[in-house]
Amino acid sequence: MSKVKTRDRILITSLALFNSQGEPNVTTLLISDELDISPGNLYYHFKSKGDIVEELFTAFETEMLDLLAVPEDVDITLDQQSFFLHLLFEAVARYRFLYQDLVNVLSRYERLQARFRRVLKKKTAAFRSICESFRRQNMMGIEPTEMHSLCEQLTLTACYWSAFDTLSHLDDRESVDPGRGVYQMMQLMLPYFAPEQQERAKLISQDYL
Amino acid sequence: MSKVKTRDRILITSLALFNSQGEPNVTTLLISDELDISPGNLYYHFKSKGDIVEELFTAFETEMLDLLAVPEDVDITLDQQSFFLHLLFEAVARYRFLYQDLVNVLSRYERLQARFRRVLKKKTAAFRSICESFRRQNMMGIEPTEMHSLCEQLTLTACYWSAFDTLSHLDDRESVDPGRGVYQMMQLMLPYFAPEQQERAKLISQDYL
DNA sequence: GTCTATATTAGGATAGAC
DNA sequence: GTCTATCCTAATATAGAC
Repeated sequence: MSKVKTRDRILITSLALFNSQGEPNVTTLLISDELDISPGNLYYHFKSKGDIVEELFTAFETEMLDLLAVPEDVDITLDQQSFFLHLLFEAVARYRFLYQDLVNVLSRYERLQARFRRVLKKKTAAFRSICESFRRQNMMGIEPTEMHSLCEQLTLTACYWSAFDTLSHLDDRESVDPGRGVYQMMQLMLPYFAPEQQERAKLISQDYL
Repeated sequence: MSKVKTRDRILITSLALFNSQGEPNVTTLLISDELDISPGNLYYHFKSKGDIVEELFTAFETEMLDLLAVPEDVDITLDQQSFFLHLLFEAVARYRFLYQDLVNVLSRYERLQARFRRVLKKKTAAFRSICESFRRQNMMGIEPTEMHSLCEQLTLTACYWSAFDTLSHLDDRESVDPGRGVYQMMQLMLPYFAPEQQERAKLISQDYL
């Protein structure tokens, strides 16, 4: 018999269902069904479906802000950067239900809007820190306006890559491979690297294909 | 008194509401309310809400496929290309409700999935044609793998830019400025242009800011 | 073509027994 | 903590009069 508390099982199963079916398509009945508990029981643990969503969001937020706390004045290596991207894409994939129907979800759970945007800002800021670091190390030659545009592009891609990728095979929505995403992110930065770094970066990005 | 047929008014109003509120949040009652007609009347013209969505999708599809029919073996100029991007972003903006909750919408109207993916493929193909043309004219130096990656990136950006942009100001969902999107697309291609074209492209992209 | 009224259903949520 | 039964509401859709 499982030692995991029902409350946690609800969270885990909800997350899995949200990710695979899309949050709007998952009813409280489906969740309780999947867990073989009664709908009443579910509502004993959470007073609404929105509460489940919010709690999952909080977990997402915590993970993200933790991951995105990129130190400002540290020299970042290419390897550290690709590892960071890897972790980032994994985290996004784990909570991809948020991204898949972002506008919808945020419009129904209004309290999440500001919080999500905060995460987004941190994301862009993290990319900027990384690029700045590369520039300080003369690994990257890039104008301020280009950098702004690049960081926005990186943020956009970090958000939507997996959803976009899923579109190509909407049939099996269970698995998401973060690799292609990391590769794509590296490709975005590639043109701005100095020649030697560019070669290194190319090699690293190959590993993610 | 308006000469426009009720059926068309329903389509126009639905599109506007879908875009501003998100398709899932728009009920048939809201649509008929907005038009000052009865819900029964709405159902006289369309046998379901899904039918409205499908008909709007068909219009979107027609516009898109028409726009994306980029000739393969023609020399494309930078100006033509930016104009193309402009039209593309306008078309996407006009039907942005599709993109805002893509996964959700496609999962509820399954018949649209294949059709949407077809449009997506055409989009990528169009970008490839353009890049190929630039390469033939020696305006662009780019490896096949880079080009593949770039075209995917362009497709992703064309899809999600406006949704992403909206996130920054979720308050007023009425207006969407296609300019920033075109600019961002140009920035993506910029690094691959030959020096002279790069300068030209920079100037052109400035106009879109 | 348009209306009013109503049926149908589904999803979120509560009450009260065990 | 868990269950069963039930309520409430909102949304889709239909019927039938005008």
